[in-house]
Amino acid sequence: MKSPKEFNSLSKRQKNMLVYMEDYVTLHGYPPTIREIGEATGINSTSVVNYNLNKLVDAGFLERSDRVSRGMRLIKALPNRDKKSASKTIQFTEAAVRVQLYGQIVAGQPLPVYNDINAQDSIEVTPFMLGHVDTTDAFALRVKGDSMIDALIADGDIVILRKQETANNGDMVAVWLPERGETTLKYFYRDGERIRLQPANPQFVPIEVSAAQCEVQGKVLSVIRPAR
Amino acid sequence: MKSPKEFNSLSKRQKNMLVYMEDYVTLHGYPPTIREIGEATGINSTSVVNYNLNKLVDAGFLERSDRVSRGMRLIKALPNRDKKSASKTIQFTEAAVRVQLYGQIVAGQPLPVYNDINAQDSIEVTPFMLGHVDTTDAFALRVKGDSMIDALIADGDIVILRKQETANNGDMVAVWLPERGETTLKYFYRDGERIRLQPANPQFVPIEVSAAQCEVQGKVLSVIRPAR
DNA sequence: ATTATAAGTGAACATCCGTTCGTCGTCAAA
DNA sequence: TTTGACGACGAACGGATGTTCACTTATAAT
Repeated sequence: MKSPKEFNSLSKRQKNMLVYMEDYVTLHGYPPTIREIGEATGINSTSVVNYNLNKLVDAGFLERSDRVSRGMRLIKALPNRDKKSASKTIQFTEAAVRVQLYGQIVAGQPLPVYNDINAQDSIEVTPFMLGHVDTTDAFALRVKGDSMIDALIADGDIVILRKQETANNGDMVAVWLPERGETTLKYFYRDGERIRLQPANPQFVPIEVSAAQCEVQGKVLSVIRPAR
Repeated sequence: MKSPKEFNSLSKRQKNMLVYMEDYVTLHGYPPTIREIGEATGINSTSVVNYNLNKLVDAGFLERSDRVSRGMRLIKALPNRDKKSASKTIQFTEAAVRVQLYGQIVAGQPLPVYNDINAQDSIEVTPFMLGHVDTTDAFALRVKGDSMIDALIADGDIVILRKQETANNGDMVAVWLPERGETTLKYFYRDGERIRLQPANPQFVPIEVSAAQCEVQGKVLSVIRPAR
């Protein structure tokens, strides 16, 4: 990321691209493709559009998602444009979900099971934080201690999980490692019979275990670090 | 059969799809793909997603563009969902708060100020996450990149802040460090004229700066790592 | 029970679309 | 003149993505 620039310091092409993108999003509700941008601004090559899009990222006007169709969004207002109809924010008023807050997650033992807790503690969350999946078996745990720090989870954080015993690649899961006698939160990647458990913090090294030595206890839906 | 319907007459899947789409757009700035919708809502076949998307078009909630990736947009706000919606969902005991979601935090520049961003996105949070303080000037930022990793904050996390220029000992604050030309999130401790900025991750060392070289931009109320 | 309709599945397909690479022209600095 | 940075071109590649179809399952009406 380089230094942000002013709109006027951009090339004519780049200005046109920005304006076109803003109009396109307003009109369609989703961003244009590289080829559409090129067509609209008189650029014959997709790579040139790509090149200038990256320039706009450097200039601080744009954010892109790698290898994602239409994966871009404007992050800075353009000057001198009346966007009267721009903010068509559609607000869903969602119902809250009350999630049971079970005890603590500690490194030295598996997750608690459902019925062994009578703690009536619960917190309210929005469906946004549950990933919009079926939430009937979601629950929450408060993290005690710094043992999850390699998962970027601190003491006092609240982890919202869904009980399940399998996982897909890329899921963050709570796993019980019988060999080590500890519970941990890691990203899950299966490679045949080996399972790689990748910490969220890239400064830590992954753990590799056999499938038999890796009991998935739940999938992490989200993490909350509450106001203190 | 193409008559507009009420939100509650939709199937559970279709409701989940709608809500997922809205949050996805809020988070990414562009709509999801058919496959992403399926993954998020537990639908194994793209054709079923396609099928239900067309149902949502018939019901008047959605517009689609033929053969266009991510070619969809929400065109109808949802009425309040009432409490007879089954499952565990309940009404908020306190009012939900809709917090503006401004652009992004980047290490290389100060927090954006209110009026230089066209903020049209917002997320719903519970008062629990705002620390039950006055929420009129709370706002949210999406974290881009791993530059906040020493604050235990990852790429994609959402930070909820309150605009303020002072801080008390122990607060987590967003500070602009003019000497370094970067914004960072740290715990704030004042020691006379020196200010110690302590990372949330104890493995990182604190920064010490003079009060003049430390511009507090806001206090961090909470951090959300949304479901992905 | 039978039938009709809606909903879901899994696979195949064609195309869309972002990425990459070698090449070229321009312009300013050395 | 040479060099290098910048902008641009066009083609090719491969993965992403919407569409379609034959088939199955679930639900409800007759």
